[in-house]
Amino acid sequence: MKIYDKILTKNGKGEITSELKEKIIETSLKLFEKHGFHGVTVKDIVEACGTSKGGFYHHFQSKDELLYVIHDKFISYVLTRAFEAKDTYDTPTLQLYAIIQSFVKVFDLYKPHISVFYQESLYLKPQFDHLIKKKRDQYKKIIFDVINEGQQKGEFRKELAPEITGMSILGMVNWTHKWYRRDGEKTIEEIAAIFSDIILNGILTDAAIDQYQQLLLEKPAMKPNF
Amino acid sequence: MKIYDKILTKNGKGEITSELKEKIIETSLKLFEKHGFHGVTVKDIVEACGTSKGGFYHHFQSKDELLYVIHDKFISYVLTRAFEAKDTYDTPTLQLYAIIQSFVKVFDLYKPHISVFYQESLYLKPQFDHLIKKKRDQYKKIIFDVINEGQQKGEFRKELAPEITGMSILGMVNWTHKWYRRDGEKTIEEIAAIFSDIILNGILTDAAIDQYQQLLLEKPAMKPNF
DNA sequence: TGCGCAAGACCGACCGGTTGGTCTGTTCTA
DNA sequence: TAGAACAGACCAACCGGTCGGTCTTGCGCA
Repeated sequence: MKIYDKILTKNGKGEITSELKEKIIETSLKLFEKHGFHGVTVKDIVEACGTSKGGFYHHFQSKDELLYVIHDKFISYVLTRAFEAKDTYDTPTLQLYAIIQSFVKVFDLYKPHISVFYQESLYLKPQFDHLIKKKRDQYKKIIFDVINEGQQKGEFRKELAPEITGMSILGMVNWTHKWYRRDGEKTIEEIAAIFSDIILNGILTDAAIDQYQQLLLEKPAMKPNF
Repeated sequence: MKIYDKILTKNGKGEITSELKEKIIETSLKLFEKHGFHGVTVKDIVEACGTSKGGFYHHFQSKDELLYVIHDKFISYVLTRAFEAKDTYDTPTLQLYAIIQSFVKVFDLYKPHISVFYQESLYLKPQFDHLIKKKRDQYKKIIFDVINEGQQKGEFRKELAPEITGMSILGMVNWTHKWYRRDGEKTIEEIAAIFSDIILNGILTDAAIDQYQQLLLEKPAMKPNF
């Protein structure tokens, strides 16, 4: 006989939620990541949770709402960190550096969310899609703004179109969800450092590279010809 | 009364195929890109083609095989171009440059294929998945090989881990399918030029940057302090 | 040139399994 | 004891795939 978990608890954002609801989210996350939204049935989810259809539909209007909740969790987090970065630092280079650092690190924290996010966003119903799209656009805007400001202040090379540069950064980092493993060879910090290094070397002016030397990887002493 | 198209024709690779089969592929491509593999039924496809279930299953074993054909078309193309790049040029920098150029340009030619590829690869049945995975791994290997060779020859900075560098290039370029429009502000050649510039500036040694100056974007005369 | 015919191309009604979602009833908590 | 939390049998719609049949084409043969 199952003893029901009825204790109300609080999630990361201070919202009141139930243990079962959290468990459904976490369990479905793993299933979605592996088999995709349409490769997992509600039956699969409730069985993996040890609950029932009734339990599921008590907490979620529909399977689609569950997908929305998963999307929202990650995007809300990453957006908050980007706002923080803009507030904390006052030069575009430092802001961009901080954004990249937090953006990469988020893959360590929310990798399953992110995988589902990019794999299944096509299947979000319009009502939910609008909400997510808004936050995603906000995030892109922050990056574009930082790049524009950097070019105006002479820290970033003006010959690089800001929108394309922005998308190249988003692409490089976003793609991480396709290959990053927590138990892989490199830590998330090492990966973040390499990404930052490539991008900053790629888009900073010569003067700015000198100025922000400490953000870049150490250059090993160059041996003459080997 | 419908007049049947029975004329056999040849596709790009010289294979004999029928007009209906090509039409099914093209039509389903657009539908998949918009609504996803599971958002489109076989009924939707055959109605959009003006054919029937019978017509569809005469040309394809299953809906899954159709997905495979779409995947294979793009990946085969991009792989061929990468082999060509390795054969044609003899320094890692030029090889990497050529690979990036052809890799980016492919998005202009096969954007719907690529979108479906990255959106739906999770749903490929094992039998088809193995075939695709092989080609994808080959492509990654080419890029990693070029980077390793570039570091050994002193053209690429040794402090950047080759696997992470490779994935950053793949990510930056692959992400293009999420935002590129043929009627957008930048042409695919301009996008390719910017990507190449950021990456080469990001990973080449100072000596190599001087040597391969012509591959990079013109630096506008730097005004002293504005 | 015309005829007969086999085989490929295509049609579409139908089937069986699946799936998201419902509904009534039961158990737990405040 | 009210109402929230949950159980689980049930259902209607859907969807990939089948199958017997029809139409068209190309070819051997006279």
